[in-house]
Amino acid sequence: MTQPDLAVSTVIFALRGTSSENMVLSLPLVRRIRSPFEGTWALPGGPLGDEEDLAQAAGRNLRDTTGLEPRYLEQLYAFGQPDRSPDNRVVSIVYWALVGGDEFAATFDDENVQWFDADDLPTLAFDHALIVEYALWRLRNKLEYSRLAHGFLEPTFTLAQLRKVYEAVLKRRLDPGNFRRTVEASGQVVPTGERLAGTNHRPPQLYRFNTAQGLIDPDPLTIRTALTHPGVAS
Amino acid sequence: MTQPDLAVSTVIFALRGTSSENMVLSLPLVRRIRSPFEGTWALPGGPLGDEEDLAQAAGRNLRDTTGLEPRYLEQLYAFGQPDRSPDNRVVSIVYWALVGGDEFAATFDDENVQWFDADDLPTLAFDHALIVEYALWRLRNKLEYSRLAHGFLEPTFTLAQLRKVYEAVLKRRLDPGNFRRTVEASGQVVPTGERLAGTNHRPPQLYRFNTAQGLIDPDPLTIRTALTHPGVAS
DNA sequence: CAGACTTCGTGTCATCCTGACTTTTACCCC
DNA sequence: GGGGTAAAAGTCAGGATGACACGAAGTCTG
Repeated sequence: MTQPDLAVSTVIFALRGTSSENMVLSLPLVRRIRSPFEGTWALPGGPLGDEEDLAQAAGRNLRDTTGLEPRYLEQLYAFGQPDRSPDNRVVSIVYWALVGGDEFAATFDDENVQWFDADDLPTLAFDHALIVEYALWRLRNKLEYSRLAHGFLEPTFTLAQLRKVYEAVLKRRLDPGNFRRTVEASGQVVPTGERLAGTNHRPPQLYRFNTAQGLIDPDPLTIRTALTHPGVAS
Repeated sequence: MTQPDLAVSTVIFALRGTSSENMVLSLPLVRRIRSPFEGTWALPGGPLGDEEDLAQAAGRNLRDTTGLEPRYLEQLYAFGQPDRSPDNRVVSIVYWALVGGDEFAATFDDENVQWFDADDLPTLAFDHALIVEYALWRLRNKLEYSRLAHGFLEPTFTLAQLRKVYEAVLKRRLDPGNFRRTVEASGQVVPTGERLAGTNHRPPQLYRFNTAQGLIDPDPLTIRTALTHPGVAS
């Protein structure tokens, strides 16, 4: 039996939009510059380094190819169908990541790296369309039951901002009152005591994520290095 | 960068016990016959064949090393810490499987394959203790919200048998009446019309799994659209 | 065959959770 | 000071869940 090639790829999510209104879930793709699928859009990825674990490899490949810094990183699935690459056999261990909405500028100014709306993707290389579909399902599912919009927001935020993140990802309107009730009851979020100024109405309370409370459905290994809060993040 | 070795291993679960009473969650382990960790118990596993996909490799390795036939098989996680093996670097793609409680006889009559209680495991090779712990967490978690005891039972079964499976896995007593109500309402199970004879009391209705209804949280390769799940808050 | 015994299966009720909706509060702007 | 706006709190009905009671349908025993 010949040893297959091993690759580590990542589906990166961010919210693009005009300042917390009309936000769209988006992801960066890279154009392949070699055969097979030369010229086709694909997920960022690369090989596994000798001294890296899988999550480190995912983060490094992500940074190297897009210039982005992940705020949340989690393993998605290992894909290994024999025919998923026409040439060598490749087993891809795929991660998914969240980056902040302000990170678009950080993306390499390169025509070979572009952002696409999650609902309007181009034709993708290999089985990457299936992978993205599954990552989207996982993101929405996790947001539903973990009650945490990991990594999309700044260190402090209002509940309205948090709600709009949920609405953009889930593509569904949420009742502000009920949202407040469930999120506050969950304990995932704590008020900072400060208020957001500069609005033309009653200034809302600012909140931050409750770092004391662990995540639901954790990875078996602690990937919490990338999870430390956006403000303190490496 | 040198290509790491790729292995496919499986955590196999079954319920052992005196005929649906006093059941214990158990798993078979194999004794390693070569270095490293020679003589230590480990998860069954092996290499990936040239023409196999990952799930096929997991099933084949499982059969080859234990003689068991899985009734349910799902990918668990890919483990790739650089130091998880003292010699070559090994990336393990781990599956978890369920086999029926009548399969113990099928296990190879080999002192190098033995069943252990999930609560009373020996020292395991590599990081397999961590892997088993995570697989246990996943099994219990999945049983909680999918309300489906995949693969532990015969094709037809009574609701009391199904409930005892849940009780053994979750290590918690469940109310028979409430269990009946929720399971019947879920539509995961349908009555066959026949009854179980040979009891010393009122003969219970037999049921079978509703194959028409898909699984929750499917693998990406069997993903179905139109999955509905409960919302955060509306 | 009568009655005890066992588990199956159904029913009831209080409580909690959720979604839909209303009301009050606090600020900005003119 | 009044109107506009969104924050924040409150109200209410319906559905799901847990605790528990009770009748139903068999076997077993004297």
